[in-house]
Amino acid sequence: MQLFDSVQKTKLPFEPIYDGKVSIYVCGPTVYDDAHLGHARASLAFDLLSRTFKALGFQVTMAKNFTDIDDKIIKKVEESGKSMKELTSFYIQRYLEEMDALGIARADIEPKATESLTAIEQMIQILIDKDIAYVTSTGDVYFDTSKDSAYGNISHRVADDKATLSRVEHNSEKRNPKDFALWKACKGSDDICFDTASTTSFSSGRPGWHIECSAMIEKHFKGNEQYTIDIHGGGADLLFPHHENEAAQSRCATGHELAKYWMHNGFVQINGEKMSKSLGNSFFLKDALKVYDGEVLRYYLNSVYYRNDFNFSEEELQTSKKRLDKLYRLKKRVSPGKSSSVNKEFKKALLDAMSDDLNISISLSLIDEMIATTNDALDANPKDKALKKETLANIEFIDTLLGFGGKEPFSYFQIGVDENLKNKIETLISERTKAKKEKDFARSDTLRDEILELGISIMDTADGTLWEKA
RNA sequence: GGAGCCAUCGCCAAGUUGGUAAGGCCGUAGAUUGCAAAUCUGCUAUUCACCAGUUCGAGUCUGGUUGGCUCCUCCA
Repeated sequence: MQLFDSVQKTKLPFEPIYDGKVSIYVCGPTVYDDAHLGHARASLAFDLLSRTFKALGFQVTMAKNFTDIDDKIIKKVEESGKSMKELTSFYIQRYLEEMDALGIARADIEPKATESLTAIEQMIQILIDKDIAYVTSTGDVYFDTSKDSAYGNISHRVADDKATLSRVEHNSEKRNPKDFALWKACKGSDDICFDTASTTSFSSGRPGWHIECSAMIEKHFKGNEQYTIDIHGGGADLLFPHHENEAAQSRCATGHELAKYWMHNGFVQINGEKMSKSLGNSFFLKDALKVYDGEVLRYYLNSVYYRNDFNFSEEELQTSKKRLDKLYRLKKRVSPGKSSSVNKEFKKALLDAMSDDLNISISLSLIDEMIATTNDALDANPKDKALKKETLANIEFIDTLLGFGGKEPFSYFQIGVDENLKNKIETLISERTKAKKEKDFARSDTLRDEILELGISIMDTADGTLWEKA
């Protein structure tokens, strides 16, 4: 397995901390709003990573956190009048359901910041005890970046310039401009506040954003002398400052590096611009799923190398659907039946492609070639049972590795068609078949037009007339 | 202002020890079909934003130009 490491900025052969095992931690969402396509892409990328490792025989432990305490959440709590718990559990639930619809396997560990406070407090206390963090007069705790000589190693950022400094929040008590909050003390009665005054040397309040990941990783994973986890992932925007700060906290608190490899996925863009809440151009997953099938969305969002930016377009999504359709048409052609075993060369080629830093483009082209070759062979010999069984096995392997192609093919082409419409279509088709038998082609063509108007396309085969949602 | 990434056929997109351009969509010619659809076959970039350089040889390395994006502020 070769992975592109964002820190070393090069592809590296993957060597796990423990033989045969991989530990992955991915930064999950802050749960104060609906997930958009960008969240989906990040989830999808690491789902692909996890599936590839599993297919290669690794034992994978994947963690994805939920940031369920943060300024934006507090703001939303104040606006909505709901409790924080109500609000965050609503969005967590919805997030999980939407990711399910995209065929993303649930993480093995889904830690929440509010459930990790002890670990967070302990890590902050360690940093204070080591004189790496300091408490301000208001009770906030800051990380002193000047105490970490390795600070900057992750993002390779050098000294701050004036323009940068002017953008950073003003706090005269900060010792260095780049110092960041580990803990924010309660300021007013409305603030959501965790009682830590009795157990720590800092006042009650709530954790800063960066500390939760470091603390949760330490809590849930046991690494070796050098590293805590194998892979830390997230969106490209998290590289700095989030991951830089995480790395600094962990390094200083534990004495070893947080992660051996760092992976970052590219953005989903709309009209060439990053999709983000501040730009107001978010395409929410809940809306996308109303219009498109989750499997098609998955195929589409995963069809490009995860590190590249991804410009969303409806036309390209339709192209992806056509490509996926071809796989299902082949599946329909070789169904029903039992699968035998996957073609060894095909399997190896797919694994090789995915082992090259998840080269999905090569994988998809291999699948297209397999489809063409199989269709060709089936044209020459329609009753090749062995080939049909092997093809079924190949498609099962695709589903396991890449997460699509697993549906029953006839139902795949009828997604969104209700019983009523189905009966209507079948009635029209049988009338048309009758007309065809009587060679009344004028009538059969009229009936076909009627069916087309229902948004259904039909195809005559040796086994009768089949139909699909157009 | 500082830092980084990217630029390959009409569209999407592979191509990291430099060796002579994957795949998909679209288009097009044919096979098949009552006609379609689906499927199959053929065709579809002497060329990789531009300029200069290194080299026997560069999309792939170096320098520059132009254009786009991102991070430095919450963000996947």
